[in-house]
Amino acid sequence: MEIPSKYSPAATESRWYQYWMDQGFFRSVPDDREPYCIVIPPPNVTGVLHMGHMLNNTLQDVLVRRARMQGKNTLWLPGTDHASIATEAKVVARLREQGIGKSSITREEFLQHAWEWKEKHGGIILEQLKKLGASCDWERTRFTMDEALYESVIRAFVHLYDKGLIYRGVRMVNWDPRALTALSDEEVIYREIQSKLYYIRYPLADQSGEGLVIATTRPETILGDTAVCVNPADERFRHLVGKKVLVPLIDRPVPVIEDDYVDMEFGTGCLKITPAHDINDYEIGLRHRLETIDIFNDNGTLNEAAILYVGEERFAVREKIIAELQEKRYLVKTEDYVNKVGFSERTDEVIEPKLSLQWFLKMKELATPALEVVINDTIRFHPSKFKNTYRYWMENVRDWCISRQLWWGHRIPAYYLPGNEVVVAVNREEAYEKARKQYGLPDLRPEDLRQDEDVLDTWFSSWLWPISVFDGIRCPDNPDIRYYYPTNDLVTAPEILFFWVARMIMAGLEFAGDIPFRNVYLTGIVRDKLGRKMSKSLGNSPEPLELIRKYGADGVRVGMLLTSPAGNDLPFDEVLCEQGRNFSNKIWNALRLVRGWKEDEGTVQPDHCRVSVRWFDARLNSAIRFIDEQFFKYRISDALMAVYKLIWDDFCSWYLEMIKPPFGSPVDPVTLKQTTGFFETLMKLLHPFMPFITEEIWHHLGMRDDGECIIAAPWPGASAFDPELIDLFEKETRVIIALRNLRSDRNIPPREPIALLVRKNMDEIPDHTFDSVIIKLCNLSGISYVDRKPDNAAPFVVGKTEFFVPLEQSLDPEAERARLMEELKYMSGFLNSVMKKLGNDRFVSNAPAEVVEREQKKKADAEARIGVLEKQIEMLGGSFTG
RNA sequence: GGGCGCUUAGCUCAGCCGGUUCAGAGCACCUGCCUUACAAGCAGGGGGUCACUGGUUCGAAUCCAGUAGCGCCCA
Repeated sequence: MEIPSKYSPAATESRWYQYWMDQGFFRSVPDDREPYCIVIPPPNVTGVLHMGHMLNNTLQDVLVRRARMQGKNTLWLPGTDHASIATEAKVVARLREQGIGKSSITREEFLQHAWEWKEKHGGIILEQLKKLGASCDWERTRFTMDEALYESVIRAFVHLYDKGLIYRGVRMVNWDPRALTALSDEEVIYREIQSKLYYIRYPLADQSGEGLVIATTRPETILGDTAVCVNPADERFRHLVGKKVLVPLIDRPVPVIEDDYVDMEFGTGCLKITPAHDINDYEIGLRHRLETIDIFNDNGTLNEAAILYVGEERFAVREKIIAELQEKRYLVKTEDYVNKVGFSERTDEVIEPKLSLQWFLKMKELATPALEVVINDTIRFHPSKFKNTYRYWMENVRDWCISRQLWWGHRIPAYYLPGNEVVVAVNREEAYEKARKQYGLPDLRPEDLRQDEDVLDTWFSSWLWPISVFDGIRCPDNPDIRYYYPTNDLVTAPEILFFWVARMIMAGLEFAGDIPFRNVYLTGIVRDKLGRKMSKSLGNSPEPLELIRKYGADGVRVGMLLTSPAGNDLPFDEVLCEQGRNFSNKIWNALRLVRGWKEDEGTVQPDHCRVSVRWFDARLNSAIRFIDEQFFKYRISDALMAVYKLIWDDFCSWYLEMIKPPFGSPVDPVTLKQTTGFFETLMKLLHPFMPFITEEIWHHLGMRDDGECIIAAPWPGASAFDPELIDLFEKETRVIIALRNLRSDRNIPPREPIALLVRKNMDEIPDHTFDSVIIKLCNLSGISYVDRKPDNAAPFVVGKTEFFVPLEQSLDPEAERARLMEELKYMSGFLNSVMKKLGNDRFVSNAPAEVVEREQKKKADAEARIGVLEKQIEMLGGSFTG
């Protein structure tokens, strides 16, 4: 069969993916085997594949594929979350295009549109993951609003409410005036903004003409001011405390109060207090029992309470009010100022701190056990440095605002009675029963109950994900949850350590009575060359599917993994994928070589092949042991690098060259069989990283039964090996490299055979193990052992052994001498440093015996080598003093 | 402002419960090669005062303290 010289991934990849699917390799149902399970961090149902997903899902696939090969019953469970804000925004925009306003349709109608959208466009990302090779059990795909998962969320809410952990209260929340919803703290992104600090004069109410000057970045909020505050230690304003000042333009008299919060150095030392629109002001307001005046409508326009500019938008008002303040001489001065402003993660709108009635979950009680299991390593973080961050957050956890003013999501199961009393129950019927009993209202009708309009934060469903995907909330004893839970590994980004990982741990302990996973692998963030996070909005991200088309999924996977140790950001560069693609091609060509050999049943295995096989077998087993260790430590990129070097360097550059028959000559059956076996093992080791090409090559390497695939082949186990053989060959490579250099220096063509003479040393028994290999690789006419230096031969030294290569042409003694002098100089320096240590009494008496011994060995070796070098220099007719 | 972490070759990173010829890997770079598996390649090679200062020690990239710069989280 003719195999093309360039590997082309496109056709191969889609063919194998389909085959794996058809054969049901990704499918998992509980059985007697040990389970291995990962639940996917559910991407946004509106999402499309980005580089972060590529990294994250490649890692998961690597773990899953290895576990599958280890014979575990492996389940990688895929799915998406409903992303209430993002999806609702998308659906609203779509309706607007059709001329439909959200307010003009009912909740039910809206939800129908949303579901239609979801069915049609949602979950594109899951299809894209297939291109990457993700070996998910697609039959188990879940969505956070599937019936079972929806009901689980509702039950979780009722459970926590009944336990007293959920309450409703007025709090300062992050309000998104465009999405018209509250956001959690985690959904607010703070950015530094070049803004202005306005100095505004507030006159005293007593008409004295005196006053004070405050500094603010938000002059429009003065309309909601209910105090001016100074630091109690501030002498400058002592005489004003207790008096009243007038808020400019509206002449509202407000008190001058004192509070430690005020920074005397900042601005003028006087702070205006707007309790309804700033979290710190709100707290000061509580301490001083100030009036709270909310001047904003939900959409960011001013309401009647503002008195002025009613109905106008907040930023337009800012411009106008500045002009008016200036005109009326309240504005003292304006300064440039950089401050941090919160933006909505979803809509990018400036967040308005706003007082609002919301549902909250008390976190302290849930956080305590969730912290404990991480601190005591029941759940391990990789890398462990994230334990610190996690601890800090869990020890300072704040209550979680779980309500969102949206329609798309899990509707809060709270029902209000006509008198505004509230009951919480899984459905209207139960709420009705509860209400009747609790409030003794025999005449109450079910339709008198009014369900809360709001839905729950998306994370309030995601935190149940590892349980709810198995329906473990509703049916805690079902076979799936019993078999797969706790899951094994979770792969996610540190950005969501708190609002997802931490909460899953809480939910796991609370609802399933056990941790949700044993290991958390935290990836880095994929950045561009300038260090910016890759994002659609910045336009600095390559199109993932385009990359796959260019380099193959295997190439891209390797590119993503090579330089991304756990927890480290990955500065993405396409050359990484190129490296992956090149690696594919390298393997492909190794296949072409091996498959191109003619087998001759009649040949016996030559000595150099027998030795080479022995050596590679040892090398392979040593590498397998190392690779397993890397996996154990979740050092995935190190594991990949080890396989990469094993294949490229040890197998291709050394082993294949060692056993390769001369062009046109056949290979003996034993060597071919052993080599094919090695190749298969290497492909198995590589399969988790490069699933497609390894499957392809596996099938080229031998006849396979129907359905026999590398994806299900057993993971290679390390057998015993002789480390001394590896060390010995390591030494021989130095001889080989010296010979290659010698040829290169003297322009001796590779085809021209040369002889190698080894000078016997008294204390050394020559080892002939690799002689035949060296003869083969260096095209030697032979290796012979001599007692003294031959004439006209180029010398070199490896270790303590002298080598000579007889030459036709005469050699340049000066050049040889210079080279040897260089080595001698280095060795003398080395010996010197060893002698210094050994000459130090305190070292000899304090250091452990074995360390001293090691130094003594170094000394002996160095002295021997120096002796050899000096001898050679002497023979060249020089002195080694110069 | 508070907390956590980082700084090792041009780039990305290992090494860090002191002691292997301890200064490593991949990529990039340089030199020579189209040697019939592979130029998406082969062979060879150069490159770092381990951020800085001080301390502990017989011995420090590794432990301690301080300084500078960077990053993340929280306020």
